[in-house]
Order: sequence, then structure tokens, then C-alpha cells
Amino acid sequence: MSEPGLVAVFAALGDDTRWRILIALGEGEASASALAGRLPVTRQAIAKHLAVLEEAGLVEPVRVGRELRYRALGSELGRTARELDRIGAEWERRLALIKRLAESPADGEASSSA
Amino acid sequence: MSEPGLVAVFAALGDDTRWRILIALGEGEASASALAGRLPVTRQAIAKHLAVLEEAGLVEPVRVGRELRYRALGSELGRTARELDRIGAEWERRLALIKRLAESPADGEASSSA
DNA sequence: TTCGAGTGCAACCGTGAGGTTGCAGTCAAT
DNA sequence: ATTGACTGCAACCTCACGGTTGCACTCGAA
Repeated sequence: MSEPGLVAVFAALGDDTRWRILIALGEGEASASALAGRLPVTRQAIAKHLAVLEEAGLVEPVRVGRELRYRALGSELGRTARELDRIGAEWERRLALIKRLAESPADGEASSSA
Repeated sequence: MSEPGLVAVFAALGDDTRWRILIALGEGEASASALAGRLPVTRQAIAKHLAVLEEAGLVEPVRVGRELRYRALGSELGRTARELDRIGAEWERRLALIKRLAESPADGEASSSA
């Protein structure tokens, strides 16, 4: 439960502005104010987005003097990716199985795999 | 060079009801009506969600008589997972690099006023 | 000490997403 | 031919989300 919910992570990643923030952070830490200088939105909007991203575990705050910078965390992305891949693979497996059954002749073609 | 659909996929995955639909579909194709029987939402709500999921490439329609069933596609999940992993790994790499620099002896980035 | 950069909080706004109800159309089976 | 299941619009509602403005506060530096 300590981990942020999968759905929350996806919801966080499902916004364009948030991605722009993440990409920007990918090039190095930055504060909300600094990001506001680069993106066409207000500092406060950025701050809200950063809160969402932090909640999702995609970003981490770092104090530097009176500045509050954020750093992009790849680990959560990695974990999410693995989870996604697992689920997707499962669906594909099942789908392949179904197709296999559908294509198998309904005759006396029994006893293939067991 | 992220594909234009990436964010759409995440947005589609960022909803709880949609996940429940996907999980249900993961166990086999089903129509909107059938799904409405299993989930605590209306058939129409499900239909809208299915439209979103189809748009994101996560689901595929299959006609069966007058029924319109949907099937979960693992391939898109797989592709998305790979993309996620790539980006996450890049951030981690950069982060490791920064930490390395910070720990190196008398170097330290003296360029900034700190 | 004063000044300014940077942050935090709160109120407010418009739009769209998630959901519902209602109705009309279509097609398979009896 | 009738019926019933299933689909496809369309209108409508509510509320959270993305965004803004405004103000108060803190703290580092001149």
C-alpha cells in the first residue's frame, strides 16, 4: 500500500502539461518557478501538477536554499512499465489461446497438448 | 519522439472504471451490455469507456451476430510499457550521473552561486 | 534592515469527463 | 409478423480538473 496506486500513476501521466513538466525535469531538477518560465502556464498550475506527480511517486522534492526543486524519478516509471507489460502479456497469451482453439478443426483432432 | 498516442493511452488507463472493464475483458470478450451486467454502471457509460479504450488502441471490437463484443489488446500495453521503461531508464541514468558528480572529490559545480 | 525572489494558500472560473435517462432503430428468432 | 435483445444517438446533470488571480509569508542577499 505504500506504493502509489497504478491507476493514480496513469492518471498523472495522462496529462500533456504534466508530461512537459516531466520532460523538463528529465533534463535536471527545477523549481516550480523555473518551470513556469519555460512552460506557458502559471507557477501555481505547475505547483499543482507537481503535487499530483509527487503523489504518484513520479517526482521528488529537493530543498535548495529557499528554493524547492523537483527531480524526476525513473524508478516508478520502471515499476509501472513492468506491471503493464505483465498484464499485456497475459492478455496476449489468452488471446493466442483462444485463436488456437478457434482454428483447431472440430473433428477427431484430439489429444494435442495436455 | 514520443508517439502522439502515448498520453491518450495513459489518460485511458487513468480511470478506475476503465480498468475494471479491461480486467473483465481480459477474461474474455464481452459486449457492452454484458459488461453492464457485471459492473455497477450503465451500458451507455460502458460504451463510452469502450470508445475511449478503442481510440487508445487498448481494445478491439468484434462483431458476433447482432452483438458487438470487445477484446482486450495486450500489444498496445506492451508497447506503452517499453516506452515507459525507456524514459524511466534515461532519467535514472541521468540521476546516477548527477549523484556521481556530486560525490566526486574537489570538483563540485562551482558555476552556480552556491 | 530592507528588498526581492520564491513559496503557500485560497477563492474563483470554464470546460470536459463520467454518468444517467430516454428513445429510436435494427436484426434474430419464434 | 411480432417480439425481444442489443445497439446507437442525444440531452442532461454534476463535479473534479486544469488554470488563473490575488495575497500573505518566509528567508536569503544587498
